[in-house]
Amino acid sequence: MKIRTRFAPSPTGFMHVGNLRTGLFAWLTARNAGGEFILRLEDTDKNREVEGSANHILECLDMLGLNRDEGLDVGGPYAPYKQSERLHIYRAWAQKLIDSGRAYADPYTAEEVQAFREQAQQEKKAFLYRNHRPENPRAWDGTTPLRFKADPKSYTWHDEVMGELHTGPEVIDDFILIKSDGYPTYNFAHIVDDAEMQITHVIRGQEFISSTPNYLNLYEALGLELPIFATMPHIMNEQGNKKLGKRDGAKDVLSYIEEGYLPETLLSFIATLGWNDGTEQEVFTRQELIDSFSLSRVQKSGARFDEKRLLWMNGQFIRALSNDDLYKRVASYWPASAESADENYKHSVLALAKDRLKTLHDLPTLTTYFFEEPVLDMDLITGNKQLKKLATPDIIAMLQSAMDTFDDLSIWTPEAIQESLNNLLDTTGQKPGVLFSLVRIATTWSPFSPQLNDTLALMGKEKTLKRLENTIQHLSEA
RNA sequence: GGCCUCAUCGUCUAACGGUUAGGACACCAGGUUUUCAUCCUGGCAAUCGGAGUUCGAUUCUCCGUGAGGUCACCA
Repeated sequence: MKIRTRFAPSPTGFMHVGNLRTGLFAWLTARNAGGEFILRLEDTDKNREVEGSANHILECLDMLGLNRDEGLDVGGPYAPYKQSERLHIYRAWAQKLIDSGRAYADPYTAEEVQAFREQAQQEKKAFLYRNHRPENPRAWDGTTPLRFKADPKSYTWHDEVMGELHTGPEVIDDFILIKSDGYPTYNFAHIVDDAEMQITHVIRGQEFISSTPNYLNLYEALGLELPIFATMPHIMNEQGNKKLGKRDGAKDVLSYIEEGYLPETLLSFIATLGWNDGTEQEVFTRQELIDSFSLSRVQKSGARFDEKRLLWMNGQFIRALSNDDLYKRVASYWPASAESADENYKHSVLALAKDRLKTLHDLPTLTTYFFEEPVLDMDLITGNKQLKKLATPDIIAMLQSAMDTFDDLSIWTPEAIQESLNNLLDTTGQKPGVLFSLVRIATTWSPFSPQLNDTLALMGKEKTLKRLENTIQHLSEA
């Protein structure tokens, strides 16, 4: 049988890495097995719905290349893939339960149910609605909630990740199938849809473990075959004391892209948060993930989201890109002053900056002095442990001899510059740490830069001399 | 509070019941004749506690402890 997995988010705001990972693992499960991946929108809570979230979800999936075989945007044989357009289907399945005596109209007001709940809380017991199940409920007219008439019993079931799971009858309750607004609850709708859409693997977060026995009870009442369950561990916040959620700092997945993380970094990082292939491989391409993924190697325990590791991994992916590819990706990250710069020049600048980039967002701080005149910052000299001991006249003399040497150069290549820099060491008797640092600062005014000869070569002779002169002038006036 | 789940370096993790408990991030030190970074080398660092089973337990069992989840007309 062909494996069919689904990702079924609700349009209630942005996607964070926790949501996305569940989708990623479902996608990988399907792709690894040559199966099908379906996207279904669970929009049954009109109060929590946030305008634009469905498009945001699609954008995130597209960004990471999680393509759909069927679903919201691509259609398919089980359309519609949006729950709010499937109300008649849930109605029909609900009718089966009513007919078989397994669903009934909830006779209580919300306040009355709340009172029961508080009573249970006072008695320090878990709330069970079925303790208040009405003897002779009236016929359901659609204006009150429709409840499942549960058949409490013990369950043992298998989970691809967690192994054998057990619960007693005390966790089974009469949950709501259809709300008084006519929309089904998740608890009901997802089971109907998974069955109708022939989903073979139900992959979702750990928060659903405790409601699974209720679902098992409903599958039985509906006479449905069980899918394979796979429970994903939570991604925890940086402190490790809570599942990652929007409330405590979980960020929009797209904001990582805006900050200059590559989609392939996100893919690899999120996949290896709670999964590994058993080898010592740390970084995976999309295809490698597809080839090696397996639910059986998903971790049982939650994992913290470690931004340091994400940053490191992004550097790995950036360095693995070709220069041309990287050039295309940084298009919107250049400093403003680079806008009118020559394409070839920008290519060269990028090639020098490549090893230093951790995120694409770092590009301006690494390259601005290639495009505009830097602001002199004497703290760079006075705060430099090699240079702070030098007297100003000595600094000026050194810069002057650098200027003279460079001025004599007829060819301006990294090799020629290096040679003249080496000569300069001899004639001035300075150590490289002093001389090179000084020249580097006087020409870039940046706390760090690529190798000096490469930097000067790219910057050009004219600009190099001009900046040295500016510095000398500034120091003379001070 | 009831129920469920989980537990290896600070973090992500590896280890047919037999390993000097391995790798990676982070951190520290050294190297790549300037800085920052890259790259390379080295270092620091862990089986939650207690019983039991076994010749032998990170691994199996039980009891603690800690952590997370859940107990919605949310998903």
